[in-house]
Amino acid sequence: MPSGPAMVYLKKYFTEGLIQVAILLSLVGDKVDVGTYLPPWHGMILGPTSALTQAQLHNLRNHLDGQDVNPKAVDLEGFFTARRLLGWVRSLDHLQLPSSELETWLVRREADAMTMGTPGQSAPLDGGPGGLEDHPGESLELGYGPIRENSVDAMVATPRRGQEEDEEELFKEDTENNLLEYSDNGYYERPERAQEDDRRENEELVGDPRRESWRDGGRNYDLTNRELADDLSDQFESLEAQSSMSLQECLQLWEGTFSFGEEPECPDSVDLGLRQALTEDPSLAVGPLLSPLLSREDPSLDMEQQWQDILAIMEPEDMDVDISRGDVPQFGSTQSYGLIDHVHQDVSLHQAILPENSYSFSPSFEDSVHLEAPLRPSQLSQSPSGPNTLPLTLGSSYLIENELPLAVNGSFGNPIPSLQSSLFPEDAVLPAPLLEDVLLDEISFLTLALEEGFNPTQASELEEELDSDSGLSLNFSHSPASPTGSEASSYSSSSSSSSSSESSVFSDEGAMGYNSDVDAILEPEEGAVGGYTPEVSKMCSTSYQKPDRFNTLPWLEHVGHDHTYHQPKANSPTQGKSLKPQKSRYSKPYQRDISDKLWGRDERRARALKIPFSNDLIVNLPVEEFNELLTKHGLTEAQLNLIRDIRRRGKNKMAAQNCRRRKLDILFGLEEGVDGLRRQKARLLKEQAENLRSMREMKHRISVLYQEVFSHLQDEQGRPLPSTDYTLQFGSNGRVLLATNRGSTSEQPKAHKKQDRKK
DNA sequence: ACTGAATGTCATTTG
DNA sequence: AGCAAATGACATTCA
Repeated sequence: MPSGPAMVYLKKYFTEGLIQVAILLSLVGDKVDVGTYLPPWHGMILGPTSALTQAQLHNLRNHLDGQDVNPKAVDLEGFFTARRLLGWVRSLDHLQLPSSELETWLVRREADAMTMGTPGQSAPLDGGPGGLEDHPGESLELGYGPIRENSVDAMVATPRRGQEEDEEELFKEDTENNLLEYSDNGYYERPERAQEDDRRENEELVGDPRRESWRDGGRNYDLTNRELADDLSDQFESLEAQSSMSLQECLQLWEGTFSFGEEPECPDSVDLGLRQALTEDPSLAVGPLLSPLLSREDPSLDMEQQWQDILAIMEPEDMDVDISRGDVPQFGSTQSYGLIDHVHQDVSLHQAILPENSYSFSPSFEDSVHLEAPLRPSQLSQSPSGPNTLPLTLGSSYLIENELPLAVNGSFGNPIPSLQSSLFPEDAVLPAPLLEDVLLDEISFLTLALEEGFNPTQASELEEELDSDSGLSLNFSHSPASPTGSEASSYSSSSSSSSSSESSVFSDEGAMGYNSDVDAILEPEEGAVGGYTPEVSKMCSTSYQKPDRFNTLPWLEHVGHDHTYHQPKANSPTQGKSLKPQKSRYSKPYQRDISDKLWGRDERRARALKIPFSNDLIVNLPVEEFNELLTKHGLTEAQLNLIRDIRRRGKNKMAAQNCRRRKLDILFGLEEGVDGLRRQKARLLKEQAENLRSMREMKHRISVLYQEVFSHLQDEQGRPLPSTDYTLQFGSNGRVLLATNRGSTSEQPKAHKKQDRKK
């Protein structure tokens, strides 16, 4: 199989190498402002260069194995090659790419790819014939159009007609050539039939997202990432919505702790300068703590964000691994955790909008820390939050109730019951539509980990563990673009001949099977062929003219097995369809008893009834020709019945194979979905862990601040006030009031004793 | 002899 | 209505 994956890699190697050289050469000049070069780059990267190399490779391949290159595969490769190259270019961080422009460009390419994909979204990536033939002119407008067009030209036109005069004529004829190629290589019905098949497949794809996600590796991951991002952004939108509440709640709680009256509005400035202190005091301020969340202005974050986006688009297959492991180029000091960063920055975006002195406790913080530990199954059903929500059990309850008081009490020896109880009510429930009950165990584990000092690295390990322990992951997570994936996808993809290695395999089989059939037919004295007639020969000349017809027959891959119709399936692909058994079948008919049991029943019956056609012919002939065949040969009723049965069974056999393969596809797709969901879950858990840690830190700082404030308070005699007896409350006009806390349970402040201005 | 996977076949449904 | 494909269910084969 010289045209298999090895050739693909070789081709990629050449393509990328040449293009990289071209890029570097273009960069050697004084211009580093790539932005102005972007459109030319576009053309250069995706267009002629690619086409040139593809053409060379085409010739090379022709030299090597004489196989015709499948232009669709080229298209696919070119597409991904362009993406890789773009990523490579972007990785040259000294090049100040105008990211907005590049983003726009990429987005447009994506959008174009999507629109181009219709009716079959997979068309661009599948490189189906529709993409080659249907709208050749439009490809100029597409992001990857040049690949398509030029590579096709190069692949098809260059070897055949090197110099054509008129360009339009050229393309027209190229298109025809393209069609002719199909015809030459394959079945004469191919153009319409293939298109119909592709159309049908595209319809399938549109209708069946699983298939799309399964077949279309890159797009699938895009989809997955997009969905993940959507999910996450949805979640965080809801969090935002609640976060606002939480913000208010938090402030109210805070104020309720410090003030007598109800002060719905947040004081902008506090006499004591607490809020200022919160943000300015480096030792006390929550500001630095919040800064990762609040600072959206950090350009590095933007850069990183763009990187995430681009990588999500360009290197989907690597994303899961690389980004989450921090292999992504880091432009900022902020550590990246893949998609989490998107979310993270979404959150920061949101929080950056909030007033600076609004200490927003996201509901996931707020609520999670309220939760009482171990959640029993009965609680699930009792959950008031409905089927979509789930009360989460998080270790933060422990964290809050134990650790924070520990900090407060231990460090300062002054418990702050009101603060504690106000900040951490215990009846809240975290709506978690995304996290299912199956997460509970892992959440508990995470809780444990948090209490033990969880860190992102461990979270990554958790993620990996979650990924690896799935037992479902198999190789499939990498499969859509991998050779192993073609095994399962061959049902669908091979009908559009997108797998070069497979097509070569099957072409061999097809040629072999065909030859054997022809041998059978052309050797009248052999086998059970009693009535070789010119009609049959003619029939063969139309439908079976070319051995390569099997290349493009959608059902060939199954028929490929069918060429062993009379053979045991145990034969390996290399030897199983070799010439010998087939030859022996016909050239040594009297060894039939030896190999008789190896033949199919229908084969034997056909021989018994002296059916003058091969079973392959019977099965694979088009309807019209089949009917013609039946009528023109004066067959007996028994023969006719048997032939019809053979045809029916043969068709059904292939249909069954298709059906089973399709089932496998679906299964694999589901596995992949499960895998993706697991990753998503792990990421969410990781993010939750980080959030909890931030929350814990903030609360710690708040308590420290509270104690700091108290330490500056004195009574009339200048004695320090015990924090157990007094409570700080915010009054109107930014005043901070000190309330006695007699009876300790009563929150109702009795008198404001003193007003203190601090700092 | 038993078992499970792969494959073939039939009946029926679906498009 | 007729046909081919798809599919569920069962049978067969084989390691």
